[in-house]
Amino acid sequence: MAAMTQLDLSERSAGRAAQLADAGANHKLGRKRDLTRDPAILDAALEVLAETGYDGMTIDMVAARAKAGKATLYRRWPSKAELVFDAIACMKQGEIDFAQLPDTGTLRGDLVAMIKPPSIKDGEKKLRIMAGLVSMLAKHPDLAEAANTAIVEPRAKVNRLLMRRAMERGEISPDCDIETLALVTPSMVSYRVLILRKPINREYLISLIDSVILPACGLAQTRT
Amino acid sequence: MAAMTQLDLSERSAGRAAQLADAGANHKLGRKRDLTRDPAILDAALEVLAETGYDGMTIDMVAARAKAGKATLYRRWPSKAELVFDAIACMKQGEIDFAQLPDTGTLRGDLVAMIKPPSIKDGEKKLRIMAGLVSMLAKHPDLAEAANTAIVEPRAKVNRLLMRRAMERGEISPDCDIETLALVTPSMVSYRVLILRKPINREYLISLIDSVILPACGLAQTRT
DNA sequence: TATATACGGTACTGTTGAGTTTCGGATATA
DNA sequence: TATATCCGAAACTCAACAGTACCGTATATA
Repeated sequence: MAAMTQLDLSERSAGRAAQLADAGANHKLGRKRDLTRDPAILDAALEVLAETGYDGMTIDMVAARAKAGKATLYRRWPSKAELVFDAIACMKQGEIDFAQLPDTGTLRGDLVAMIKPPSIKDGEKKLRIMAGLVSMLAKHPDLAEAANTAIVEPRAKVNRLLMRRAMERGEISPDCDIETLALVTPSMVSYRVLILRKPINREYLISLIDSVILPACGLAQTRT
Repeated sequence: MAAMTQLDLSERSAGRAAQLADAGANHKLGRKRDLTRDPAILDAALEVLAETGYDGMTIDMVAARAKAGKATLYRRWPSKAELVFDAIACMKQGEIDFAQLPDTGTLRGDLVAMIKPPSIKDGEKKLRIMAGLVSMLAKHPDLAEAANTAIVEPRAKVNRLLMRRAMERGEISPDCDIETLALVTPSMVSYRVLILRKPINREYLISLIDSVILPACGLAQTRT
């Protein structure tokens, strides 16, 4: 096979994510596969990915981080590319619980209530992971889609929901372009972290809400 | 020397950008260095960078693209890392001429007048270059600063200037957060190109102006 | 025209890292 | 307890690529 410096998922196998469903079916003799190693390895892959990026990441680094043998990784994934793909696809950390979103009665209250230190920290880690993948997204739509689903879409979804609710109760005009406005914060936060290399903190997020989002929704700035 | 998969600019030399000033001083015998090769090589480096990213880019690719020998590149730059750094630092393509910015009398008119197909195309190429560098910016502040100066800051500067002018003539409120608002378009365009992998066109840019920027400045949406 | 030197091209070296193989030890099943 | 097999570790192969060395040619200067 030719050079594979970059990811090649053109003929991907089922993927670990899909295989998580079928548990047993292996009734021979001897020892079963240790299923507890999978998440440890995938977590290690995400950590290394965040620290070094895809190209800087080596299989040995991931194996060492997970205290696993390199052969163990290759017994489970056919290549580095597939390992990374599954690591992204299986990323469930920091998932937002849509059942208990804030409901303060005002859009500003809801948006501000979404700002929590653990959420910020989780977001920054996800963006560092994304930074290591950006250069590959162009050539691998599969990966781009998985990264979107796991990293960026959840945040946008929350904003869309909170804004739609504000629109339904008449707080903001029905002319507001929710689709676009829901991406303002994710976009500007990504830009700030990935390109400007500046930190994300509560002050910055609040300034985005008060200087951009709310005014764009036709709400006057009501700072405390 | 140890591994250098990634850029190491800890003890960079003067850099080609700084050397552009002194022309002659070489009065020996024989042939002088062919100065016309430099821009060709740097342009080739930018092209390859945009297509493959830093790690995917090889010196042979750049040499072939510039129709130059590999040795010629190493006669001018001590390493791949320095070549890339200078390619970014010397990037002057698509520089905005601040002397003749649009002045239509309204902020919307000025912002819309900035939308031109060549400008869009140039912006997308610059962002593709940026995509290939993102994973390195974290570890190399020098490069991050050069990339900012060459790629993102010029756009933000124009927006700041147009908005400041609108503020001075009383079109928008003095409370507007120009620093933040000037980054809305660059951020959202970057996000759309780098992460969402969607194209930039006139419609999208106008929707950003009408749905986000102008409302956030307190101006009612006045679509045609 | 004569000469020194920069050029493009190619062959080389050394290192890095993906993926494979091997092996002794651990462990769940029988 | 016996055994099949999965584990971690380490040694291995092989290809790619950064960087170097060298060669015949082109060309600007003297």
